[in-house]
Amino acid sequence: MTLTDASRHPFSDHPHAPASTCSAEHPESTVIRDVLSRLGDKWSLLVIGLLHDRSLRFTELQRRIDGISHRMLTQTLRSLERDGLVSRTSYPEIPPRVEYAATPLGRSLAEPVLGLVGWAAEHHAEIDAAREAYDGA
Amino acid sequence: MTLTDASRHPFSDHPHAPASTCSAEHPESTVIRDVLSRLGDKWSLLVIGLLHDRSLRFTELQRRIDGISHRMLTQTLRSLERDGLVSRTSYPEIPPRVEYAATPLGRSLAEPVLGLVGWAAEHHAEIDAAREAYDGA
DNA sequence: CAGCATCCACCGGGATACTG
DNA sequence: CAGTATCCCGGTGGATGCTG
Repeated sequence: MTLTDASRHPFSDHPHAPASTCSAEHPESTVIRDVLSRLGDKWSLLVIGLLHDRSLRFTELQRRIDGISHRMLTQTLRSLERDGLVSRTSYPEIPPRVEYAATPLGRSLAEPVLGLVGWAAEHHAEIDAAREAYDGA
Repeated sequence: MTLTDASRHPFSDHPHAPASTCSAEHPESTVIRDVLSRLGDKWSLLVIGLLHDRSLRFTELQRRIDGISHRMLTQTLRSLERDGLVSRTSYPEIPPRVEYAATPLGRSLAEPVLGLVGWAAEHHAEIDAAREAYDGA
């Protein structure tokens, strides 16, 4: 397949690397794109982050996430719920109240995500410097 | 990892968490979106993955990445180079030869990325199950 | 308050052709 | 072989208005 090589595949020697699927057609590239298309949108990770340690109502979420539109928050929550990362509990009151919380699965996502966030925070400056250097030339 | 403390902001107690910016308006959300917009595109992580342990020429990359267009590979490489994640070395020969390699910075990205890939691989099935359950209802 | 539907602007990215 | 330029389509996501 496309990413395989005679020697060793990047991503394949990691503790978490896909175990049995390595013989498939497009092993890691598929996985990478899967996760990216699932969480790589503009808001999903943000929502996961906010719901990590407390549950929140729709409006509270909207207030906390700067710049998200009503529509996108709904959409994001739907897809997260669909994927089992977030749970939705509606209370039949008036006015309606709906609580959103991260599921265990959703919470387990936090760790790897934090790794990435940490990397970004750590190397943020280097990247910016590289950019300026590049743009200067 | 200490993600369970209910009193603290998600993402703020991580060893890698942005240090001084925690008091700012939207601390982590900015970082998350930064990293996402940088690497969240269709191909960047794939390229980083391939260049992780060896350098490759343009055409080799294209051959290994299934489905990438000539144009997008160029574009992706440019932006990775600009951000200091990939280095470009051209040899003034005929026909031209250009080698791409991951920089130390680029290589340091692999670890957190692998975490995410690992998570995806591990929980892939759960997500699919959740989806089917959701769609069924 | 929560959620759905509609309309629309924008841009990511594919196909292709041309240059050094 | 490596890179740039042009054209164009489709999806993402913002704004807004209507419902329970």
